[in-house]
Amino acid sequence: MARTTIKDIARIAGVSVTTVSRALNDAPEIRPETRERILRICREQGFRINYLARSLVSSRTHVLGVVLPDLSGPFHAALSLHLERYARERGYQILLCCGRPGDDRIDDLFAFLVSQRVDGILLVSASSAAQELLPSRAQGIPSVLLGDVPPEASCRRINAVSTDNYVGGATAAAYLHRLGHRQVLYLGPRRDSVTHALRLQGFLDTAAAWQMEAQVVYNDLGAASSAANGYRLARQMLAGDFPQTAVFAPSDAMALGVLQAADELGVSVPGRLSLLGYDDIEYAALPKIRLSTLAQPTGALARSAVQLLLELVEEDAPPSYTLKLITPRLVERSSCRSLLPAGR
Amino acid sequence: MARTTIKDIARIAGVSVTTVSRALNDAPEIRPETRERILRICREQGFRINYLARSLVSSRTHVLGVVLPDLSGPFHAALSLHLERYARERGYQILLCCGRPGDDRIDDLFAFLVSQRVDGILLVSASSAAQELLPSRAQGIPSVLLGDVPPEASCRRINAVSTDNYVGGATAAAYLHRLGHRQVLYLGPRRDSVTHALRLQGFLDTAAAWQMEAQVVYNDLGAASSAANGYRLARQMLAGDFPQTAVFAPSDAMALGVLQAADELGVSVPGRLSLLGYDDIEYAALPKIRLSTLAQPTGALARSAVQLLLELVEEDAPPSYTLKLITPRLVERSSCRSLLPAGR
DNA sequence: CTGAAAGCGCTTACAG
DNA sequence: CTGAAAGCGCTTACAG
Repeated sequence: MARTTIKDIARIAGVSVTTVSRALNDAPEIRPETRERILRICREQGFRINYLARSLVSSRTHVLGVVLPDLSGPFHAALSLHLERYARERGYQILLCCGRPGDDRIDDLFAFLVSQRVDGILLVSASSAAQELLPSRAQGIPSVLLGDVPPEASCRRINAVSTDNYVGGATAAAYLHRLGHRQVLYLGPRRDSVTHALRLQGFLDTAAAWQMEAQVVYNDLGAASSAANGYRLARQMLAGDFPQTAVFAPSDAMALGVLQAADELGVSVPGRLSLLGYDDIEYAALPKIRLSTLAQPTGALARSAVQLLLELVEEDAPPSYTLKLITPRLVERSSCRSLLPAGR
Repeated sequence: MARTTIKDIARIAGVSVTTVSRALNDAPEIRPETRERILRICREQGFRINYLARSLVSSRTHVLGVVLPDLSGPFHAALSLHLERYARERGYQILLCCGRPGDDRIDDLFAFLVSQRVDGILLVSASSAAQELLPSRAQGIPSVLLGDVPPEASCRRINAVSTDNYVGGATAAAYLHRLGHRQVLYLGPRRDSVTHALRLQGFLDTAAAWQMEAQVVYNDLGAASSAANGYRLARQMLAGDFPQTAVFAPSDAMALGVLQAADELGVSVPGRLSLLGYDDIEYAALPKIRLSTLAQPTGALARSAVQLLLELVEEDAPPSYTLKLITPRLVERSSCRSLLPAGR
């Protein structure tokens, strides 16, 4: 049973397909009564315009491709939720795909998005491979990176929205210093992550400025800053003796994994070890968890990214590049303890 | 800068567009050398076939519409992750939309999916409104409900995949009885939810069979079984005196909210109150949380749903209806305590 | 204000 | 094995 087309509607209404098309598109050159009559017939017939055909001629799909490493993490889940909302508010639909720069599947993924004729691409990535991927693979489709960019001059010809990771790392170190910690550990940055590198730099610069001793344990286990990887890393670190009194983790999920390992090994948090996360996912606020963390404003990030991408899609301004940095916010809960004498 | 089309490729290769189309579609009637040569040219030119045009003529988009109430809950997030994976394995893409039966936006949403010409629709819903929505609004598009269905004879003409919620509720009651609980509370079922009604029935039937006293507090706060709603409900319940020694919640998220309220009110879990969730979300396993729960196998649910939907899409078998029920599994952790004397 | 005609980028009988 | 032609369901100058 074939679907009703505008041809059917035209026949029933006794007008041409041109006129039906005009009614459907709120064109100004149509008599209001004609339009109403046609729209009524469309309703009666259960007619639904075929977006494939419309997009084929208008060469606009009103679909935005969103590529992110995975959906399982709560940070990415929250982000995609907001992206969908802001896109919809502007009349666009999201086509969600999972893939990460550096992966073999990523090329096919971009080819797929091109074949779908998406109007724009949003790449959510912390990887250093993202910078090269975006201009080369986006193949003339407007695209925005949702993630941090190296501070070099060669990396500024890109459109990106990110939290300010250098400031995030610096804030973490300053906060731990303020609580009296002098030996600190950055547990779990990935080597291929621009985001983590910038946080690390901010963390180390600030620690050095305050004469703290900072150690780094890289995450070479796999691509994700997941609870599982945080757990494994922490099991190794916390099994023996360790001088640090505080741990800074690159994600709350990872911090939760650290918490689990500490729990199993009898290392009290925050008694023996203070723990500071990143992201402020929903579950960081859970009772008995109460993780202190640096909040990434997912809503603001999503809104800025959609906003920037749609500027590129809808306007034909002269070529320009925008880098928007949003400052993370410290959320104090109970997983970091002050080492200073009580009377201050 | 217009994109390369098969016409361009045909001109460069010195063949007709028909031949290019055949090369692209692995048609058998083409000489292998010709095909290789054309594909090479496609690669060189960075040609990407336009799915809009292809779908317009083939009337198959290889896109599946997935409608779910929201993405913020971890259960739905996990589910959509698996749906995407299984669909991709079968060569289909997911178009993810948020909406719930009973909402005003749901009609527009279905109209949108029809306009997108999706090959099939997957509706994730616990609502009793879903049964009527699916056959009437799916408008000739194959569709599957991911959620439970009332046991009436009139509700069997639908394709659905679900966990067996009656058995889930019964298992919960039986487990609490086994631990020695005699006064139990089912906190938070929604009145419009088939899922919750079936769980409740299983819970009450079993409780009655074991002569337990079971009370029910409905969630009239809003549509979601979220942590926030669980918290609000529990604040009211746990503030005064209450005779129950165990609470069964319709979702882990909700149970986590209950936990938070209990924590604030000084009600020890599981000391004073045992707590049993549903879903087995990732964060139920967190240290210090360790929520006992009934696991819904999201992977199996997703796989069955995609499998069933694609049967309807790809085969033209005689009309048939399938209802697949998957049995939930009890996961014992530390949030439920035995009231029985230790020596058994 | 309305319509006939061309065209968007493909696929698919049909003829050779 | 290859190609000319019709057509998928729309939009958009262009002419009236």
